[in-house]
Amino acid sequence: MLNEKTVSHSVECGDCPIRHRAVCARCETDELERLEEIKYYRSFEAGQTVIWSGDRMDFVGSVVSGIATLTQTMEDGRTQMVGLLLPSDFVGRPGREGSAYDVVATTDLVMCCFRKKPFETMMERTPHIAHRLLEMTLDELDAAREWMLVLGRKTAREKIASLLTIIARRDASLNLQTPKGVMVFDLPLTREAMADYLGLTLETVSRQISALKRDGVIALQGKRHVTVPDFARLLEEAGDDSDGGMLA
Amino acid sequence: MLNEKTVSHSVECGDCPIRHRAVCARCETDELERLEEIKYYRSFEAGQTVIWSGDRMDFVGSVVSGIATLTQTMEDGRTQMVGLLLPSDFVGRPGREGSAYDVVATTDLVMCCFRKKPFETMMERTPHIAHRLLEMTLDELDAAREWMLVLGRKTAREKIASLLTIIARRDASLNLQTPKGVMVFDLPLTREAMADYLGLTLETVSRQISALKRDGVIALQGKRHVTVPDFARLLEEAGDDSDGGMLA
DNA sequence: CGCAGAATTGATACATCTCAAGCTGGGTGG
DNA sequence: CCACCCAGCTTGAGATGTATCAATTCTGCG
Repeated sequence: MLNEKTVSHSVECGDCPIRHRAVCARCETDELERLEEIKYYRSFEAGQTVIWSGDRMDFVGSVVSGIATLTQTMEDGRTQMVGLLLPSDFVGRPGREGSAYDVVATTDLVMCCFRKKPFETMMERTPHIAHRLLEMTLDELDAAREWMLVLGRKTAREKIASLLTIIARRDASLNLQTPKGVMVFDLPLTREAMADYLGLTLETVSRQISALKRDGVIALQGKRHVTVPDFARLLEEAGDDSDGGMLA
Repeated sequence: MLNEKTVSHSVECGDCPIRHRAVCARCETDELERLEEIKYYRSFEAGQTVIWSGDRMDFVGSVVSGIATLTQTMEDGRTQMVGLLLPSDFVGRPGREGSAYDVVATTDLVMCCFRKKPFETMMERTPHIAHRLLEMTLDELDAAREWMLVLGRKTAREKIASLLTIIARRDASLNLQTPKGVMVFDLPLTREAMADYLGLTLETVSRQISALKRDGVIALQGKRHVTVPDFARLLEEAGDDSDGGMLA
């Protein structure tokens, strides 16, 4: 409980690693200055819960570094991940009191936060922020719908391949590269977290990863470090059409 | 059911049945007047495709009456419904050229449309519209995430019960009633459409509906007309907690 | 070293899919 | 007016993919 920190020293927005992708991406210099005044940083350690579902949530914010997950849990303990939050992703909903999901840091995590009220006020006065938030929300909705296809209609093997595809893509885009050919990245999730994401059991996840390895679709160094010798082959295994479905 | 044609001429926004829930819900009188100038109605017959995935989409709009579905299809024909569009729901994405999904009218359908360009311009000048669209998109995102839990973790029987729950709730809200006790409504979807929504086969849908009927959770008059003798019992079967999970 | 959490692997159970046959009800044409 | 037709639906029997239960085996770390 004592390992969550509010970092008081300020980082210039101009130097921020998520400056061009986060909710502030469209802001002008003067707008950034006003955001600087109300922002603050919070850090969480891997495994820590950021917010519990139903808890009052008095802030919103962006993931600066690290990874967090959104999950829903049924009374009997079945859980489903419904969001994977990577750097620049936004957490929280303006105009809502409580959190609808559990938010958990799966790696060490740094967030750039705003108290909800001042942020809402700022949003009303700053169309750049509201507009960017709408754009990001629409992107998330598309991602959620893509994921519904994975959950509803894909086989276990395709589900694993789909998840690897997504992680590989996000990793490439952080490095400003186009996903193709040989790709190398780390899995940011445990087998259990992957299972929660994919609607599988962790045993099935493990078996399918072994199968993909056996078939040469991926290679593993340790449990987490993945090499994809041929990205197109992985896409095939995921059942995606080759273009990846990204529309302007 | 012979009333679908009556909308071919212009309807005053003030008298519009979705006036208080659609993307225009927050607009002032003068803003509505400007919307009136650029709006037009389109009607579709049951079964007709409104837009194909990937097609250029030069309009956005709201469902006025009837029901439409958003679906994704894989190359081998597997399909997953990713959205169920009811009156007041918004179709299309400002700032995007093509449609990411197939949109199909499952009943006779009337839509209130705007050419995309004028709508985007209007949106920039009218925070009420942008704000309402953000709110609606966030609601849809929540619904999509709720559906991910259904797809990923619920049994076939729970999936059916969950879908019936949703339809019953919506039906009640149209009649301004609280969902509880005895409820009666019509299924707006075929067994196959229900299967596409739930990530099941139509045979499994049929079997589970029969099972729920056998167990007295529901009663059927014909194939489509449903009576729920005890809504709380249905909620139990859906695996939902009793409050229904709606947060302010 | 040895422990604990994470991951793998195996054997079996079971839910859902698949393939196949038959039913039902509303519309149509002879 | 009836017989037929056909899409939508139901039901059955068997196949199959994933879950479940249960051992091990890794791996990092105190």
